[in-house]
Amino acid sequence: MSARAIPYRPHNHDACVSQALTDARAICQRQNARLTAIRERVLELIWQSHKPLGAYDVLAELSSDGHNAAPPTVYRALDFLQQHGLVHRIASLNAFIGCTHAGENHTGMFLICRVCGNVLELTAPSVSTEVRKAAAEEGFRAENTTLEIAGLCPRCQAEPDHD
Amino acid sequence: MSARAIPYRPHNHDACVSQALTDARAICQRQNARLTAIRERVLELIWQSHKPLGAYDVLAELSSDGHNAAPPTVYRALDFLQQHGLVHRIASLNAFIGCTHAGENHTGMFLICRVCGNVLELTAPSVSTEVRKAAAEEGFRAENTTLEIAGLCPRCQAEPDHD
DNA sequence: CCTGCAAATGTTATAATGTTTCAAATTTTG
DNA sequence: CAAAATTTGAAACATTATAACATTTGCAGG
Repeated sequence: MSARAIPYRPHNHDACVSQALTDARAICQRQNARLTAIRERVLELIWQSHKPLGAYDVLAELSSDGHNAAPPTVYRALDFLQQHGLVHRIASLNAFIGCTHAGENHTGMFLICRVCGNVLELTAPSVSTEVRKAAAEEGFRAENTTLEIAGLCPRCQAEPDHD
Repeated sequence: MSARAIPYRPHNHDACVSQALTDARAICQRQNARLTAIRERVLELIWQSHKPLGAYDVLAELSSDGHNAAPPTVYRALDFLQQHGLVHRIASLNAFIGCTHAGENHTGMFLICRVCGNVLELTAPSVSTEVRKAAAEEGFRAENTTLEIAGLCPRCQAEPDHD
């Protein structure tokens, strides 16, 4: 499984989603966590988009499933998925995206294209190292890093600006 | 003026605020931007707290001034201040904080203590460099970086956990 | 001075995002 | 099976942010 530049390249996304679900089931089993029907469905919905999905987007999808859920249902599922490293919250977008490094114990770094909205998750050890170093110099104990880069993805750079 | 660990050390915060306002006036003049009464007042309110202030906190302060403002007034002022590099928005907190490097053209990195709520803004060139490098490796043109570290500040590490 | 334009602010309403609370159902465990 | 714990349902509410349009203010040119 290639870990590089996934959303920028054509690929069989259904396979990609079902792989994520399979991985998720394994991870939850290992952690004695219950990937219930709702939680799995929410994870699936999030994975079906490479663009981050807002909680209320998920809610709308559930509704069109016929599942008449209220906001707390979605937020609870999202909390669970985050807790188990299956999705990430993108703070600058108030939205969620499937974790492409689930189970790997990593600090994510997100490249967010402001044009197409696609997001690529990277693991950049050199960045994490520098972040930890900078925090340590201030005597700060870093626990959780939010690192989100907005800009232009390769494809959107290539396109004419207005046409 | 020391740029290091400011909120963690005792200091004359009034002086700190009025310096920030003086700087802001100069910066706006240079940029032909109008630091109007409201904008200046909002900046002052934000500076008076080392902890990030939510838009509605600012609104409440304005109200207790007798200035009966509505949300758009505050959000507009905050947009202006951000645009001119006078405040930063902390995405993970939905809140704003005075920029301690105004006018310096920098990429901020924020150390957010989850206990006391204080925030320290750093400029860490080595981090910026690594971030740019990692983005460039993916062909991504980085425009805007959100880098927020939650954790424990030195003072709150020192304190007993429960007491 | 005044007139007309652009920028800034006021005002009302509403949208979007997220939480609290308590009850009911389900699963797990003894 | 029964008790305990976890998960889900449901309603109300809280917080954060924006849209749309009216009004005022600052300022350049006649």
